[in-house]
Amino acid sequence: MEPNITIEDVAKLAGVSRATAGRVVGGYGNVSAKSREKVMKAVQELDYRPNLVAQGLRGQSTKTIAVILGSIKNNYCNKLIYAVEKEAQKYGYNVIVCNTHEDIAQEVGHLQNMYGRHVDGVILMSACKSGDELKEQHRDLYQGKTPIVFVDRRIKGLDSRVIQSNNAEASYQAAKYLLELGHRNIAVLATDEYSTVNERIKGYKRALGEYGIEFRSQNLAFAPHNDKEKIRQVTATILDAEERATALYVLNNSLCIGVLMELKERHMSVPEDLSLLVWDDEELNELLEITTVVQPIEEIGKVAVQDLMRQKENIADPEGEKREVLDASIVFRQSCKAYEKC
Amino acid sequence: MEPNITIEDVAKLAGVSRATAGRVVGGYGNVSAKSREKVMKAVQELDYRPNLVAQGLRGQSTKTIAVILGSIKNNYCNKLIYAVEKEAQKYGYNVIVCNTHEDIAQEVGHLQNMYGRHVDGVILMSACKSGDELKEQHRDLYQGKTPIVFVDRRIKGLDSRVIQSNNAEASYQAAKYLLELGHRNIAVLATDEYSTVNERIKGYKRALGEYGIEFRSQNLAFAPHNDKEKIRQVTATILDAEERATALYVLNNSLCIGVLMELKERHMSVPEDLSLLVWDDEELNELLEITTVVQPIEEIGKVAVQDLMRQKENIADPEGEKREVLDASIVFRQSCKAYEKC
DNA sequence: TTGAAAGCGCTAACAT
DNA sequence: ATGTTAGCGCTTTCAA
Repeated sequence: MEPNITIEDVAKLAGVSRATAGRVVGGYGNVSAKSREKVMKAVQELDYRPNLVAQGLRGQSTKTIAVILGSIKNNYCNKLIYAVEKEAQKYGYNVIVCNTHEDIAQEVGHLQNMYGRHVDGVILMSACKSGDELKEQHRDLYQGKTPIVFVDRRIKGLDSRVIQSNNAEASYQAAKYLLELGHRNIAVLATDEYSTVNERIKGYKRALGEYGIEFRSQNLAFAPHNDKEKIRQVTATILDAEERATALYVLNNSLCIGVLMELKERHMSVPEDLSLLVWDDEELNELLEITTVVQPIEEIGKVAVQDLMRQKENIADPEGEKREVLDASIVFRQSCKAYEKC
Repeated sequence: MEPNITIEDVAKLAGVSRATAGRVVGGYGNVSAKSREKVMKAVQELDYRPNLVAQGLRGQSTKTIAVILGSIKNNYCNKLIYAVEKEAQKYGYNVIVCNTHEDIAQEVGHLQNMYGRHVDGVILMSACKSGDELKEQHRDLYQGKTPIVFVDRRIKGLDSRVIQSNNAEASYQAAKYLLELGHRNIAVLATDEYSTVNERIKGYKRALGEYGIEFRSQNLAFAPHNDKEKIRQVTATILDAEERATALYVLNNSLCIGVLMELKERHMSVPEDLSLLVWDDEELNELLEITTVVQPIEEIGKVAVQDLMRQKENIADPEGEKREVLDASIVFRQSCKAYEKC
């Protein structure tokens, strides 16, 4: 196993000191044209590449960003990783991905580990449910000296920067659309209570209120995102309700497939037997022409990275608050039908 | 900005030397019970966490694995990342994800960068097309001292360890299934030519051969995986052929949605108007009851990590070759119908 | 402009 | 059992 080529080797071959070689390679300080040339040649010849670990130890930056999220397999997370990697690349950063499996203990472990790695920033889609209070002993993990950006989910008791869609407003618009179509009995299906889901529910309630309709708790059901059987059961309960809803508003795409399977088994058609409106786009939605609230996920990932860069450079960001909330939009397709009262 | 807590601080507080503190924290060497206790207490008190960058520089390992692949957003890659992260976690490793966008130049750049980071291993789903010859100047990137495992795609001119499905055999089985159903005119749709696709085509041809059917080149079409319009066009060409195929065999799931959209526009039903068989499972396939060749992706990711660990530890692996190829299986659903000759 | 040398935080060889 | 010290490869003062 041949040893690694270091700046020392380059210096030797070029006939200069380590410092001078380093200056050329690193592109800092002053070097004479002659030295520069000799060093460049040596670099070429040896195919020298700086050791980023040593740079990381010595310097201020490891050129690394951590993305910590609930489930890599989830479509939303997936697109987020894609966007983050792409944007980080532009700044010469690499991305470490950590999966919490929606478990806070694991999230805490990852955070500690990432700080041990001295990552330059953390992008966190926290597993904290909206009820969870931040434990005091963990506060510095969520609010320390390492730049951190929260994506999507807000943590109670922490007023950090959160990049997310305008959940409440977009949800209000979506619900209003259903109401305008004449629906008065709109069931809502959501995953466990995260802050985003709560905001979407708020938007839904506001729309109801505007139409003078009282919110009925039996019209709000929760299901875990990774349990298809349970999703179907919950869907079944909704469909079997005394006064069956005429529209189903699904707040998380991961629930969609379970809903569709239950509908299929019952030979129910969309939108003939039930209007359907879903959050987050997937290819499936396009194929089945499901009206969808589309979040600007890739934009969220991009902005998150940019935000970290800004925090790192300590650049003031007066526009920051404006960029915190990005607009989701509704793609109207064929899954919602006007409902005529009898 | 308070300075980081180092082993020095721990040593001081515990009233021992750095070395002793290190021994306790690192869990190596001999320490007296009394010292151990003092150090442990200091660690607790200071909430000390070792600097992994320094460990990486000093030691043999950065506890990092790189996954380099064509497209994070792709469902297959996505599951692979999931599996790799999960398995790496077990060994205390973290995962850096790099996206090549199926571009060799970027792949090369990522490899160089990852070696600069001194990752302990690389899992590579190469962007090399099956025609591409490995450039000699890049050989050491693909076959250097850092453990590397190829997933799925083989690189011409390189006899490294490749973890993949039994593409040829599973494809043979799939084609045979269609032939047994009576289909004699089976169109194949695939993405650009990667080694996996080639092997699947081989399996298809072998099945044809067994049934005494000659392969017709117009029954083999290629489409790029990320261009829905193009996929639809190519599908259209297949459907508009003089003697229209009675079955369509799609070798990559990413093409599936385009095919389905084209079928939908034509009001063609599966399997009534066309039998459909697809590689790689997605939720969509289950919902639409599409018969599918399912690859053990998560197993592939897991085995890839284990292989890296073995390479790193230099553990002989007599069973290795057996584990190189993992069995894909066919999930029979409702998308293939017996074809009766007139 | 250049070189010598310190030091980032850790581990491990060596000495006590 | 414990402490001293060198050194991983780099950047960055400080002198020359």
